[in-house]
Formats: sequence, structure tokens, C-alpha cells
Amino acid sequence: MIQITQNSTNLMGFPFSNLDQNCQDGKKLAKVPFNFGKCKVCKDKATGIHYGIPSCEGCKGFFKRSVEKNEKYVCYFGFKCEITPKQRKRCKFCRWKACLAAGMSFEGIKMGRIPKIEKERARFSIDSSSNENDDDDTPREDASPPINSDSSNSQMVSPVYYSNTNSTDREPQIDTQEQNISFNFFESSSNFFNFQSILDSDLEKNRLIFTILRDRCYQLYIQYTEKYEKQYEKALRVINKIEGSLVNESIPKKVLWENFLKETFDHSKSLYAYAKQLPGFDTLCSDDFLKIINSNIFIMFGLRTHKLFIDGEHYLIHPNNVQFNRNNMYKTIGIDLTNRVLYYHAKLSSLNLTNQEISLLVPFMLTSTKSDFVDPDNIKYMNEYFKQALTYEFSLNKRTSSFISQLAQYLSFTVEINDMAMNLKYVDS
DNA sequence: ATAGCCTTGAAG
DNA sequence: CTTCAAGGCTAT
Repeated sequence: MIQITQNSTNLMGFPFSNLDQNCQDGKKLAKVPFNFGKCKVCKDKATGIHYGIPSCEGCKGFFKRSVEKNEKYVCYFGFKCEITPKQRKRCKFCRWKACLAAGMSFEGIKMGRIPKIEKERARFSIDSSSNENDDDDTPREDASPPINSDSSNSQMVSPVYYSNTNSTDREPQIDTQEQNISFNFFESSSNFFNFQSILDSDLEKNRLIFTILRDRCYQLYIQYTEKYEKQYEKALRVINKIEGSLVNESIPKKVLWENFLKETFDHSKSLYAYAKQLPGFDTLCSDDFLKIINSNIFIMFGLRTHKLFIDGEHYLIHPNNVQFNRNNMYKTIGIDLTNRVLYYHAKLSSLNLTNQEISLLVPFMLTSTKSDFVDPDNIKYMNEYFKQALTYEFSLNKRTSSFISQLAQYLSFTVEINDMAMNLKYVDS
């Protein structure tokens, strides 16, 4: 359980220089409000220790509202908005991140007065923060003009760790019973998703890293599935008979094949661009990067389009508006592969994965690729981070061990599906 | 929705 | 008792 203690860094760095203001000359002077310095989130005047850190009333309230209402935010300006008293309202996403980065937490709440010893200790640590640039309140130029303020789509990043605000239930519960779950794919012996490893590691330290990984991956995932999100909405309209069926019977096999190639080509191109932006992927040399991409073309296509598999049917719409339904799949990629794909997706959708989970599965799967890489250690290292971020995400969503072993089993299908798809050839018949 | 002010209750 | 942060209230 994460706890902010007296020794915690959250209490370091207060400007306690005016501690004795009220008892100067042995007289009781009029009350001077204690100087808590600047808000660690936005640099405004701090009014006290709120949720573990010196912060202003605004950020205090913002943090509270965010957690209470399980607000979901998204940044439209590039994830690095400056949080100042003037600009803090502009981007909730970055403000929320700043709150976390500064150490705001419900675990850190403390009622009553701060013990003298604690104040003394904090006083000693002033010098550690005195080199902070205190004298510059001018709001820095914000290089994030409000482009694309279309926030109508509701896909946003969840800023909240806690699934609810029930006080006993805030912390992600990691069931120690579930510590030896192996994630058996790619190699039967690999011990993926060992819960113990996350328990052993310093969760408090890594929590922020996981959150940033998660948010970044999620933003990218949403961006690169936008096209399919529209198709999904259309599929729902078709299923609910709001729109007529998409199926255009008797499409020539050759046309279907060309559609398939075009779709695959477009997907590969955007997968390349997508993966380039994933955290850590810029550290891969181009050989390794390409190897990873090429080994995962169809696995990634499956993850990107997973929502288009509904009740055993496929609602992908190819570039020339032809639905790649079961029948057209048969004709294009063969009965065996079609059945495998549909079976895999039926299983996958039974797990009701969240978008956050899928978006972390993407880099996790990519870095799980087995091949002879130039720098295998780097890939292994990245894989470890994504694995832990994913495990953390699972624990937040209260996923059970059977969920994880099922997911592992279903994902293991993808290797063969991918290989089969890569080896497809057009045969005229 | 935000943020300043006020009340409440915990804790030294 | 006092001090303090959380949470409520309410004018913007």
C-alpha cells in the first residue's frame, strides 16, 4: 500500500522560513497565514498541504473533482502544456498530469496539525529547494495554440487510478494469490505477467511512469484507430437496421484480393508511423524496428480493428466500400484462416478489453517479438516496462487470473494467424 | 467548471 | 486547547 510518510519527499522543500513569525518578540501578533510557498502544480500561491503537497485552492479542487467524478481528459496540444495560474484551465489533461507529477495523492491525506518534528525536518530541507526559480511568476509562453478543439468524441484518457472513491478501495488491489500466472504465448516457458514482479518493484516510483506510458499509448491508439472507430459506428447502425446492409454480393475474387492488399498496405504504413511514436521505440535501430513491424503486421491489424468483429461477423469496410464480411473473407484469405481469425476475435471480444488495455497490448506485443535483433536487451527492457504497465492496468481493472490466462491463450493464436496471413498468395480459380 | 472562503472534524 | 486539511458552499 502506498503511503506518504513524514519522510516522504512530498513534504520536502517547504519554505518554512517564517515559521516563527507569530511569536516574534514573545508577543502574540495578529495571525499571519502560514506561507506554504507556491503550488507545486501551477506555481500559484499555496494555501496549505492538499493531498500531500503544497498546493493552491484551485488545484486542490481540481484534483478532488477529477478523482470524484472519474473525469476523463485528453490533451489536444501536444502533452506538454505549461501549467500556470493563468493557463491551468486550458488543458485539464496536462494539469492532471502535473498534479500526479507533483505527488498529489489521496493516500497522502493527513488530518490535523503537522507535528513539530516534521516541520523541523522540512525546515532543514529548504535548501534543497531554494535553488528553484522562485522569482518568475510570469506565465511562460504557451506553444500550444488551440487547434482542433473538437472534443465531441468521448474517447479520453482516464486520469484516475481509482475505480471509485470508496476509501478502502482506492488502491489497486493486487492479489498476491495470483502471483504466478504465466502468459504463455510465443514461448511456452515464458513467464509473462508475473504479478510478483510488480509487487517487488517499487510501485510508488513506477506508478507515474506507468501512467505516462498508458496515457501516451492510449492517445496514439485512439488516433490510429479513428478510421475504424467510424466503421464501428457504421456497423452498429447496420446491425440496428438504421442503415441498410453493406454487403455487396458477388464481388470478383480479384477485386477482393486487391482490396485486401490495399488495406494491408495502408495499415502497414500507418502502423509504421504509429509505432515510431510509441514510447521508447525511437531508441530502436531501424533494422530492429522494421523487424518488429514486419513480424506483427496482422497481429496489429487485429488489435486495431478488433471492435469490427461483432457476433461472429466482420464489419471491416475496404477502401472501395466493400464489406470484408465472412463470405468475402472466405473468398480472399481462405476458409481455414477466416475461421481462425473469426474464432480468435470472438474469444478476444468475450474478454471485453478496455481501450487502455488494448493500447498497452500493442507495444507489449510488439516488444514481445522473437527474432535475432541487433540490440535484443533494449527490446527486452522495453518489454518489461510495457508488461508491468499492462499488469498495472489489469490490476486497476480488477482483472482476475483466469482473465489473464485466457487472454494469454487467445493471443497465442495470433502468431500462427499472422504467419498464415503473411504467406497468403493470390490464386485464381 | 472554477476557485476563494467557510465549516467540520481529526489530531497534536 | 490549537492547528490544519478535507470537503462544502457559492459567486463567478
